[in-house]
Amino acid sequence: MERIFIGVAWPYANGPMHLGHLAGVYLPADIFSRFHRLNGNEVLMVSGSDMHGTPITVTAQQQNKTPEEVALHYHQVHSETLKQMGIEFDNYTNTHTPEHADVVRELLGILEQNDYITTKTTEEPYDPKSKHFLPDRYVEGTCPHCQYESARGDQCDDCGRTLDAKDLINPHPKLNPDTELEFRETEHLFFKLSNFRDELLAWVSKDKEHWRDNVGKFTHNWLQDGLIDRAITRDLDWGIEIDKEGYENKRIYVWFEAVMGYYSASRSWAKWNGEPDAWKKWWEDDDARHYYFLAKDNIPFHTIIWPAILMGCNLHLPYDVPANEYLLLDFTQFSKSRNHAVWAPDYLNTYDSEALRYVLSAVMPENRDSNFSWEDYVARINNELIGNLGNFIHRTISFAQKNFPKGLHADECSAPELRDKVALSYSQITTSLSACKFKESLQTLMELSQTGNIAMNEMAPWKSIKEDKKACEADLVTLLNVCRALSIIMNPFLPKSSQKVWDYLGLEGTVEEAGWGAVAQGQTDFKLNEPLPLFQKLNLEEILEREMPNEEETLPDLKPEITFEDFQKMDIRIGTVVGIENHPNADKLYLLDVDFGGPKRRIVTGLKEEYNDEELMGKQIAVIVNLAPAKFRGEVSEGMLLAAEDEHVSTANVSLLHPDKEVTDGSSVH
RNA sequence: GCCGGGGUGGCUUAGCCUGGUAGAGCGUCGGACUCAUAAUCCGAAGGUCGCGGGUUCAAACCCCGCCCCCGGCACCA
Repeated sequence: MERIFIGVAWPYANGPMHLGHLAGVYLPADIFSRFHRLNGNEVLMVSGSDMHGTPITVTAQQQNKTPEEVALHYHQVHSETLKQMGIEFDNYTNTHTPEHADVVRELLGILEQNDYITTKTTEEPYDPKSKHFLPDRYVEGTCPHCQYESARGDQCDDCGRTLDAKDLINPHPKLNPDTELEFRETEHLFFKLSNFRDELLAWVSKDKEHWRDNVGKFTHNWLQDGLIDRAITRDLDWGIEIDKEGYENKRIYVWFEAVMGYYSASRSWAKWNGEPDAWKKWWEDDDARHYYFLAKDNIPFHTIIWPAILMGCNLHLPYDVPANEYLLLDFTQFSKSRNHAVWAPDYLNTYDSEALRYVLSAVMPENRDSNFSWEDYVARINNELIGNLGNFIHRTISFAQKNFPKGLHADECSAPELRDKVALSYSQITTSLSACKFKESLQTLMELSQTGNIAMNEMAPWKSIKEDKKACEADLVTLLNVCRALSIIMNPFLPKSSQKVWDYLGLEGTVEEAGWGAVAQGQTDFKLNEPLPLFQKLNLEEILEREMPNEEETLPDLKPEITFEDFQKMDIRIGTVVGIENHPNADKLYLLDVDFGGPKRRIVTGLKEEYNDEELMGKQIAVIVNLAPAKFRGEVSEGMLLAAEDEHVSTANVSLLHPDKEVTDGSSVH
C-alpha cells in the first residue's frame, strides 16, 4: 500500500471554470486519485477555491458587491461543477476559512522562527484622495534619467530603465493626476526566497527523471535567473490578516498564502472528520508521495515557491508535478474577456459529464497544447465512445441477456488469447496510469474494447446459438469477462458508466469495492440484468446550432455612457500616409508620417503584423490629432490612428478605418 | 529581440530523451457481417516526418544553421 497526496491547483473564485481547467487540472487529478484508491492505496486529495486577491475586489466593485460575496458565489459554482463532473475530493474547501487563515499564520510563524522572514520599511506612493497605497505602475512623473515626463513608477518607457516611484520628479497618481502624491512609510514582510536557491537547485536536479520535460526546463531556467526575496504582505483590505502590531491594515499576498492551502486543507480535512491527526500520515510519513496537478502557468509556484516554503517549514516536498499545457478552443486560447470559452456550468446544463470526461481525457494537453472543437467532440463520442466501447459492452450484454435470461456458465475460458490480451492491457494501463500518462492509458483501454469487438465478430454467437448452444455460452462468458475487466479499467475515466456496466453484469457491490486487482480474476457464472445503452448519440448540426451562434444580448464590455460634449473633445482627422519607417528599437512598431493637407504628424503604431509598407503607403486613415503626445520606446507619437480590432479571430485581426471615398487631407470626422 | 513550446498522410495526433522497415483514430474507397445506438469487422489508397547541412553503416529521432506557427516578456496607451 502506498500513501498518495494529491494537491490540485486552486481555481480562482472570480468566474466559472471552462473546459480547459477541467482537461488540464481537475480531470487528470481525479483519474489519478480514482486509480490509486481502486488500487488499494491511501489517497488524500485536496483543493479549494482561491478567494483573495485584487481581481476579485475589482469584480466586486463592478457588481456592487463585497469581495466576500463574489468569492463565495464562485466557490459555490466551482463546487457544483466539480461535483457534477464526478471529480471527488477528500476536501474541497477555500482560502477564506478561519482554519486556512490560522494555518497560514502558523506557517508564517515557523518561517519567522527559522529566520526566513524579514521586514523592510519602504516609502511607498500613497494617494491621499483615494486613501490607498499605489502600485508603482499607477504612479507617473518625470524620469530622472532622460527627463521624459510620463514615466511610470516602475519603468520609464522612454529610456527603458527600471525605476522606483520615489526617483520620479513630480510624481502623481496616474488615475488622479491633479492630486499631490505623498510618500508614506510602510513596513512589509519579505520571504527570503533567495536563501533557497541552492537547495532548490539540488532538489530539482536529483531523481527527477519522472518529471515531465517542460516542468524541469521551466524550473531550471527560473532558478538560473536567480531568485529575489519577495514581499508577502500588501496594503489591502481583502485577504488574510496578520497577527502583528502595525499590520492591522495589511493582508497577506495571495501568492504566498494560496499555495499553503494544500497543507491547511489537509489539516482541516482531518479536523472536520473528527480525526485531527489523520493528516500526519501524508505530511509526516517520508514515504508518502505528493503529486500536484496544475497547468503550465502555475509551474513556478509549485516547483519553486511552494517547495521553498515547505523547505523553510521542514514539510514534505512534491514528488511529481505533472503540469499540463493548455487546451485550446478552436485553436485559440480560452479567453474570459472575449467570451471565447465553453464554460463548464453551461456545458453541464445541457450535456453529459461522462461524455466530457471521455473527450477531455482523449485530448488531454499532456505534452503540448491540444484542441477542443465541437466537431471533434461529436466525432469522438459517436465513433469512439459509443461505436467502439459502448457498443461492445452493449451488444455483448444485451445478446447474452436475451438468449440466456436465466444466467450463463462456462467452466473455462474459450479464448485464452483474449484473456491474455486483457491481462496485457491491464498491466500496461497500470503502468501508464502510475506514470500520469492518461491519454496513453485511455488508448490502451479503447484498444482492448476493439479487440473485444473483433473477437465477437469472429465468434459470431448469433450463429453458434443455433448450432452449438454450449459453445455459444462459453464464448459469451469469455466476452462478458472482457466487459467485466473493462468496467474496472474504465472506472477512473468514466466512474458512473463503469458502475452501470458492473450492475448490468449482475455483479455484487461496487467497482470500488471489487478493486483494481479484480481485473485478473475471471468469472465462470453471470446472471445479467437488462442493459440500456450507456451513452447517447449526438447530432452535430444540433450542437453547432446551439453552440456556435454565440450571440450576445448586449454589447460585451460596454463602456459608461458619455455626452456629446465628451465626444466633441476628440479631434479626428483624415490624413494620408506619406512616410513609413521601422521603429529603431521595437519590433512591432512603425513610425508613420501622416500628411493632413500640409501639416504632418509623426504617429507611432503597432500595425507591423497586420500591414506591410506597400499596403500603408498612400493610404488615407483616420487619426485622433489632439491626443496628448506619448513616447513609445523613445519615439514621440503625435496622435493615434483608428482601427477596428476583431477579437474573434486570432491572426491579422486589425483593420484600419479608411474613408469610403477619397476626401481632402485634413478633413475632420464626426 | 529575449524565453519556452511546436511544425509527422485531408483532419487530430503517437513516436523524438534511450537512432535501426513511420504507428493510431477520424475521413475516403472497396468488401464482409447483421447480435448491436445505420453500430461492428476485413482490406486498400494516402506521408521527400518544415527547409538546408553535419555526425553515423543507419536520422522523424542526435548536432549546427534557417523558415514558419503558438504562448509569455519587452510591449502594442
